[in-house]
Parts: sequence; structure tokens; C-alpha cells
Amino acid sequence: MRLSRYYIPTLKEDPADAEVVSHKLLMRAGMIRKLTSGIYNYLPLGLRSINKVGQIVREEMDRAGALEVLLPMVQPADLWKETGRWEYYGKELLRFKDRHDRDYCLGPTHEEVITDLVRGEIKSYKQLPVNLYQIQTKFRDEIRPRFGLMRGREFIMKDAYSFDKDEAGAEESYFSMFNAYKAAFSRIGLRFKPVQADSGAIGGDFSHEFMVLAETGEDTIASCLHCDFAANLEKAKVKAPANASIDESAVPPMEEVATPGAHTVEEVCDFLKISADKLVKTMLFVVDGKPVAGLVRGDRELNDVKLRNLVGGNEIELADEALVRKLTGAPVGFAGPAGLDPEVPVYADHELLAATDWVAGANKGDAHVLHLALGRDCEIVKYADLRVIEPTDACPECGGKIEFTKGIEVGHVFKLGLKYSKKMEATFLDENGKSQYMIMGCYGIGVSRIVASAIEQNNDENGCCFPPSIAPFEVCLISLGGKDQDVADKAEELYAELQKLGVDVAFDDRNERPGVKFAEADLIGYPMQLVLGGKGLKNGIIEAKDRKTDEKIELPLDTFAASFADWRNRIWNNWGLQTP
RNA sequence: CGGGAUGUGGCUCAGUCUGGUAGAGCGCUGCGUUCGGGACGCAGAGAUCGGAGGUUCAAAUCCUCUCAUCCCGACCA
Repeated sequence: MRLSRYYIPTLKEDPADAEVVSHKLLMRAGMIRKLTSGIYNYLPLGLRSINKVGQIVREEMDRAGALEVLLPMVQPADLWKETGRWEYYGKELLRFKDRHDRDYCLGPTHEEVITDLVRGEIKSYKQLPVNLYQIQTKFRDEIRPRFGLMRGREFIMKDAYSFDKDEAGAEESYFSMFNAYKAAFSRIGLRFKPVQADSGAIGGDFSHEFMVLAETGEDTIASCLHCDFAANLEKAKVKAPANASIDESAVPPMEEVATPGAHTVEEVCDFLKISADKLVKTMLFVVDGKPVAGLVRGDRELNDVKLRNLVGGNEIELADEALVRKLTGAPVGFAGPAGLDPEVPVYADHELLAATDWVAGANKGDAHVLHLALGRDCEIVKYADLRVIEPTDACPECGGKIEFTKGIEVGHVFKLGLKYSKKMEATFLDENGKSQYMIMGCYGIGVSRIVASAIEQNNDENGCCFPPSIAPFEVCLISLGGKDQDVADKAEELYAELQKLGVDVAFDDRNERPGVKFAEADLIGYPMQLVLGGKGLKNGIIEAKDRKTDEKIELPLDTFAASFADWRNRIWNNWGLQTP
């Protein structure tokens, strides 16, 4: 491809509305343009990169035996009503009506459509397992789109869905996708980590997220320095405390004290001159429409995902002020487990079993209670792991030291089980002629997000440093011909030769000054730059620059093909990648 | 949805407080010079200052409403 006939609108300055480096560079390198909030145009260069990611993912899916399909973006409401998600999915689901006033939505994911397709076609155990995937634009009306391609409303996703006849098969499908993901992300050249993830109310331990390690990640990962344990913060288990035998009989009777204006843990502790670990924090939630209370120690954070899973609900949200008043009879800040509305089930973090004689809210404005004994003074439905893991906690699996890192979720594999097949009657006849539900799994990869993630991991002050696997072009051949016809002619010759070698090359044959060509090549981040100038031609060499390391070498022109091939291999190998 | 900020040529911004002829740099067009790290000179094109309403002799500037974009939050009692 000749840059003289290509369209790459680069920018010298960072766009005003870009915050993170990938967003800035995608804009500056002329790869994307914003159409409206969270919705982007993919320009020629950006699309090339996206397509390269897509192609690698496609190859790994195919290798794993999945079959590519393409499902509609526009989906009828009826299907979503069957699974109940028309109500549940919330505002992220963009709904609209057609001319006949029928309800539709834009597909944020395709469980309904795929299940509908498969239930109509697959009737026998002999046809299972089957795994169908697509690479397609998704639309989710995100509450707050941000960071360019990182969290868009419209984005490109690979989604796969497996259907199996039994548990063993479903597990096999799951791990076959898990491995395909590892292979794909490795081939792309990302530094990533699979982590345990929340599987929601659906149950089972079969959910992993694939995290790209980057500071700008929106997720936090807890991982063990000694064993394989790694989990999303919302999933990471906290070890139960050693069984301490506590004696509540020694606790003095509960006593109410005035704590005027002390709403927060900090204020209460200051006022009563106690440390936060002496306090029980009571948080009120609504799970699927019903109020629930969760207790954690004052210095801890309650993990709402754990509470939701414990209760067995689908949706959890914090109780609003009006509900808090109704349940506690007090403004926000004075809730406690004793004297709460008896309709509210109270769950407590198991850490609270390790001590007694607590301070808690009195369910009364400007008041707290002292000497609360949980077993004596209130009814706890269950003690369980409810809090967010902290860096000082021990690894829940081996007890070793853990660390926190930030990550960008680029893939998620999920064992769905019967959730959709039951609701949508996706059944088949087994060997005995008995009707069974198909066991499903679903597997997503954020294709456009991967391009952003790759830039987050690979950039410097001059621009992008793409891994060669997904760079828009692998090589940029820069001709410093100008008026020097010999240089221009030789560059043409090399361009033809590179194409013959099957190299993905951008040929900068533009009538631009050298500085412009260099700056733009660095900005765009072609992994390899070849620079042919007058001096080099005279000496029979061409300069070769590794964008990532900035290492420059000279390749002899008389043995160009061979020396280039060597150099190219080195570049790919340095990325831990195999030359195509 | 709550809080904050910003909307001025294609881009990045100044001008707004204190009302009085709409600016700069980059980019773009033409001509010339230049040609190994985002060149220079000259000549140009391009903005009813996000939109609507109001105050005023006069509004980018003040007031009201509205729209858009970005950031933070929307769990810590």
C-alpha cells in the first residue's frame, strides 16, 4: 500500500476529549474518529488493526472447532421476554419500535438469538456438541462510556456459544475455549492473565476473565505471589478467620449512646474514640426487589457481589435514602443489626465471629449502641465471606502473600449451564429418547478493546509501538527520495520485493520532508521501519529500525531479501511471536 | 441520575471577569525556497463564537432555558 494514496489523518496535538493514552494515540494516529459519545468511526488504519485481531481470534476459534455465523444486530423483544431479560437487562439495552409498533432492541449479546436458532435446528444428541461464534458489532447503552475504544457503547465483539449434551461435554467445551483464548491472546502479543471471575447468580465456579495488565484498567486483580491464584477483586474469596471461641456472656448489656451528626465510620470512631475494627458496619441493599442487610467490620468493605450470590439474587443495589429511613426509622448513617425491621434478613461477614462487644448503629437518628453481641442481640441469617479482599489478606488458596494489579478485561469465558436452555426450551433427545436441556457456555472477546489495550501496553512518548501481529502494517518503507530519482527507483524496487515476500508493507512514497515521515511512522507505530536515503543507497545499505526498542541496524541491499527476513524474525521473536 | 468542567474556523487554544470592528498556532489552497527527525517566506480560503430566548444603543462576553462533550460519583452507613 502506498501512503501517497492512503488516508491517515494524523494529529499533532492530543484531542481535548481524550484522557487515556490509547484514546489519544488512536485519534492522533488517524485510526479512529468519534461520531458521538461512545461511538466511533474506524478509519482505514484502525480497521486494519481490528481486522488483524479478528483474524487471529477467528483462526483460534476455528482451530477449537467453533463455527462462524453472523446473527442479526436487531432482535425482537419476544425472545428477551422469554428469558426475562427484557425486564432485567436494564437501561443498557437499547430498545425501539418498528413501524408496526413492535418492540425490538439492539443486541448487546446474543444468548437469546443463538438459543432460539439452535433449539429450532438441533433435536438429537447426535448433533451435539456444537459451538457457534460470530464477530460482530454490539451495542450496549453504557451508563458512562469512556476512554475511547476501551468502553464504547458500540464495539466489536467475538461471541461464542457452546451447546452440550452433558456436564462432561460442557466442561470440555469450556476449557477448549479457555485454551483457545490463551492461544489467541498470546498470538496477539498481549501480556495477560486469566483470573477467576464472578459467575453471578447462575452458580458454578466456571467463569474466568482474561485481563490485560495495564495501569488504566478498570478492574482490580488480586493474585498470589506464590501459587496460581488470581481473581477479580469482586470474586476473590477471603479466608475465614481461625475459629475463635468468643464468650458473649461477658459482654455488658447493650447501651445506647448519642452520636450527634456522626454518620460515617470515621465520624463515629472519632466521636467515641474507638478504632474502626470495633465497629459493625450495617449496609442495606435491595436484592431483586427485597431488602437485605449485610454486616462487615467497620474498617472493611462489603463486597456486594458476594452478598448477592449468598442471597441467590440477580440484581443488587444499595437501598436509597427513603428505604433506609423506612427500615431503620433513622436517616442514613445509623443503621444497625439490632432493632432493624424484622423483615430484613441480616447476613454477616464471617470475620465478625472472631470478636464480640461491638459498636453499631442504633436505628435511631444521632445514636449508636455499645456492647452489641451479635448472637445475643440480633438474628443473623448466616455468617459468610462478604467482604472485599485487601492487599494485606492472605491468599485464600495457599495462605501466601497477594498483590493487587489493574487489568483490562478483554475476554470472558462463562459456563451458563441451563439458564437459557430451560427458559427457552432448548432441548434434545438423548440416547434413551428422553428430552434433555442443552448445557450452554458463552465466551466473549472484546476485539476493538484489544486494539486499545495493546496500545495501553505498548507506547512511548512518540506514539504507538504495536506488536507486529496486529499492527495496521508490519513494515513502513520510508523513501527519502525527494528529487533523487535513484533513491525513488530503488525504493519502488524494494517495495515490490517486500510485497513479493508476502510482507504487509506501507510504502511512504509521499512527497513529504523526512521529519514528517519519521514522526508519523513513530506515531502510528509500525513495528519495523525501513529507511532508504541517498547516502545509504550509495553505500549499498538500507536502515532498519525496531520501533519498540529503537534499535537501528543496516541491511545490505545486495542481499536484502535474506537479511530482511533475518531481521524480521528477530523482531517477531523479541515480541515472543512467531513470524508468519 | 447526582456533582464538576468545557463548548469560539478542520484541530489545539486565547478573548468572557470589566459588553464596543472575532484572534493566534497547527492544518488546508496557490506560488517560491527547502529536503535525514512534525521546514521557511509570500498570498489566500475558512467562524453568524453549540442552540433558543432575554437584558442593552450595542452581547462570544451579562441573565434564563436548552443541547452536546469530557471528568468524578452513582456501594462504605
